Amino acid sequence: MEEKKNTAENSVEKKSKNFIYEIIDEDLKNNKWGGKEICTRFPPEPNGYLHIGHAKSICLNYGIARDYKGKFNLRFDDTNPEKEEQEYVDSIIEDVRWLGADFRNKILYASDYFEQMYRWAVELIKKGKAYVCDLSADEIRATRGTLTEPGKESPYRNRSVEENLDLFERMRKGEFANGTKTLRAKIDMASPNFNLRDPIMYRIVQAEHHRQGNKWCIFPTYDWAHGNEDSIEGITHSICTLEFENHRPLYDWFLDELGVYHPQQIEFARLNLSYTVMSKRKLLQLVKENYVDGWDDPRMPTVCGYRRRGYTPEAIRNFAEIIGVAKRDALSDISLIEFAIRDDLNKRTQRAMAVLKPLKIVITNYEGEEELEAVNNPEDATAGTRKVQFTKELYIEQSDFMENPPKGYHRLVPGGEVRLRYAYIIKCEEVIKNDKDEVVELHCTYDPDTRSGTGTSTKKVKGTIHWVSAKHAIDAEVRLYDRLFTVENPGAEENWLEKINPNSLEIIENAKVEPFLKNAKPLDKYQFERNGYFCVDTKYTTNEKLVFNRTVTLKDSWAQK
RNA sequence: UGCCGGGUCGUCUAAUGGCAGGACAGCGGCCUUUGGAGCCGUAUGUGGAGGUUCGAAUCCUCCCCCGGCAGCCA
Repeated sequence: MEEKKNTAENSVEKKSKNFIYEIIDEDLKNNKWGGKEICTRFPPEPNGYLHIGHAKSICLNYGIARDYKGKFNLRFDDTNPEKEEQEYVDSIIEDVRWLGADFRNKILYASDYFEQMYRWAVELIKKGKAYVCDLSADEIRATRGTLTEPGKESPYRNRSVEENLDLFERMRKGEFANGTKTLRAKIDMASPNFNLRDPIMYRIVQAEHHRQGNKWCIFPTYDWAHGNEDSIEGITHSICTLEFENHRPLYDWFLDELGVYHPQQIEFARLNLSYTVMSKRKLLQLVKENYVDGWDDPRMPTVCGYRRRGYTPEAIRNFAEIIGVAKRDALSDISLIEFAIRDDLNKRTQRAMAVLKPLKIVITNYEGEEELEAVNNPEDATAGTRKVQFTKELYIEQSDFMENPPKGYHRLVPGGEVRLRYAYIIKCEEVIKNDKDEVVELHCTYDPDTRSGTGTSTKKVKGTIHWVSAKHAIDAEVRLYDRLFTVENPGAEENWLEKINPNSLEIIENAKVEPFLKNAKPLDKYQFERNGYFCVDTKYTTNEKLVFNRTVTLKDSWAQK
């Protein structure tokens, strides 16, 4: 089999390279990997659903493999049976695939390497570099030292190799209770880096593993397992987030002591997005305590939440490009991802007219019915046109009429004129109110010379509003979303749950939409003109009821004033 | 307090001793049958103090600020 060579000539062309690409270019130039292909990986623990921060990591890792014509692995870091579940494995696979990261349909598991890691642990014991420790969790904590003081050596630190071998084997056999023994690396209890103060390699956990069942009762810790996993898979660049920076010396120590293939770990700053939280623990709490409607609630920053909300993989990938990759802590503004989805949806979505909060109008001088032509997508000529039915009785948006408008209001006012999109210019002749003084209906007249596209009138009006025919429109439920939290960085708040936005979801039960939308399928995306981008909901849409989620509003330079 | 890492427009991110640039957000204008989109224009930034240099965001010194680390989580 021919080996794929990776050399400096393979250095990728990119407008602006992040520091990781710079490192890889340099590695290639120096032939650091001896021609081996670049290999990256995404190593999630299956203990929750993926969020947009994971998406950033996936785009980074997969992007590198793609750009350098290397390999990208999807590997589950399933070393803690107490927190991991098959449900999470399944959702993660679906999300990674949806994002478009190609893992060649090979799903890897750290748990498949347990036997190899066990043998390596035995090797370290034989070298006198690891020992079985009988200290309890509390005792280990108490002897670890503090930021300014060294730790104390375990009384079990100098057991003989034979005794350690025997004890470790019996740990594996299940002879000892949870927490009664650990295998520790023998490094340096006085190291200023806590990770080197005789870190734990194995702990006893009598729990069923989602894939291994009860085969194992000792499980490798992250510190021991992670570098080994990368080594086994021949990863060249082990990219992870900043909090693992202090672990790198340990990861290096293990691999060097073992004398095995040694990947390079590079750390980057995790994504933080304004007005939301990103920690798995917090997201889990929002779900478990029903603050949201599941992991895929459209307000959640999860990948499945964005999907249900109407985001596209393209937009998420582009967002990852926009925010870039660096080492400084950052809080990216929500407007960055909103730009990405608007930019994508603007080019691809079919337009439709939908009246969210209907106000009935009667065109008193119009009789009969006609079909008018509407453009499906002004950004895409190939999208063609469609017919919309025009009749005497229409619905317009309540907000498109004001009795006492502020300065600069371009829409309908008493005695004023406005254009109905793709139809005629109308004039408001009479305002009908109920006994509570609320506007319930408008009587208007239309100007027959002003039909869209005829050019028979030179009349100009400032505003154009959308509408639907009362007789033809169909009902739909529309869900409007706002940011989940009221503060920019809720994760930094002590009582972050109190910062949940009470108005993050508004349900409109009876919006009126164009009849062609009756065939819309879950996840179909539209622009409702002047209202924003909407997507058919996957959870509440039934044969009888259409439910639309608002993905994002249109930019609105009037609403801001 | 010990160790590690980091500070560039409001936000994100470039500039690797040689004009501080881009994107988003903002503002102004043009255009427009979506107050959308598009187009044009515009303001705003190198944490501080010294030093090296013809020249410093970049190199050196000191200071300040922010983040991470004392799980048998990852």
